[in-house]
Amino acid sequence: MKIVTWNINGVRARLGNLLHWLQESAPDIACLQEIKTVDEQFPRAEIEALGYHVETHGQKGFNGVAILSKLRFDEVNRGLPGDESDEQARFIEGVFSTDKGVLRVVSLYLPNGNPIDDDRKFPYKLSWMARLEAWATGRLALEEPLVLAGDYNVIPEPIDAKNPQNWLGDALFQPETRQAFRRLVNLGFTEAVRATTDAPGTYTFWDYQAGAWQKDNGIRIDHLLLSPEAANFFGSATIEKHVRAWEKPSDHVPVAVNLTVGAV
DNA sequence: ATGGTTGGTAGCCAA
Repeated sequence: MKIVTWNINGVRARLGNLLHWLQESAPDIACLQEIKTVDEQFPRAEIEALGYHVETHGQKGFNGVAILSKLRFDEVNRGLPGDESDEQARFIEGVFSTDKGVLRVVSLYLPNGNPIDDDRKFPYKLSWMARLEAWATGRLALEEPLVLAGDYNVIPEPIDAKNPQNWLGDALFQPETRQAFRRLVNLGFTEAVRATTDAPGTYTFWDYQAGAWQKDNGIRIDHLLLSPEAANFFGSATIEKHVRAWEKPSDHVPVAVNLTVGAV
């Protein structure tokens, strides 16, 4: 089973790319972030025509996440628990049945947090990460295969940036950010890309600005975290870097993981 | 060091 995360940066602006990619990459489950649309305007019919079930948690203009799946959804949960006043659409969980039992997959879009001296943005990021850790702690107690896929807006280590010194003042690379990410992983998750390779130059995002793609000035911020039960089925992770060279690309590329579970 | 680009929206903001 191939599970992929991709920050698509506007699903309506990227529909041609998305449809082409779905046919080329053929994910069983695709977790999208930054769909930037309300549910009613999500291009559901075109995606369903390729054989996918579609569940969205959209928002006007910003954010928004979705899960596309060849498997039927047994259950869908929208929104990260822990703050009833949080109206930003950044989290959706799908529950599926496989030949090895239940499988839970989350598509998450962790807050960017910039600028760090803003009185709301960075604290919101850190509180969201604390809520995610609390939620994940509860899910891990179920001892089920769980994949936490998404745009974490976290550069975990210096090796995950071409020019780490350029990110020292950025919310994505603050010590508190990196520590919160390590705390989450250390609950017992396997970070699929890092478990596959330690090679420098392993990036998932290249800014549109200043020729970042042409200079390979990238960062690795899209991650797939596997619960112990999911890691038992873990094969390898792949970054579909070539998608960044397409016409009208997203600034992120798809990141895939293969699990040795099948449809029922 | 600065400025550079894109999407959604109609506020320039968020990234």
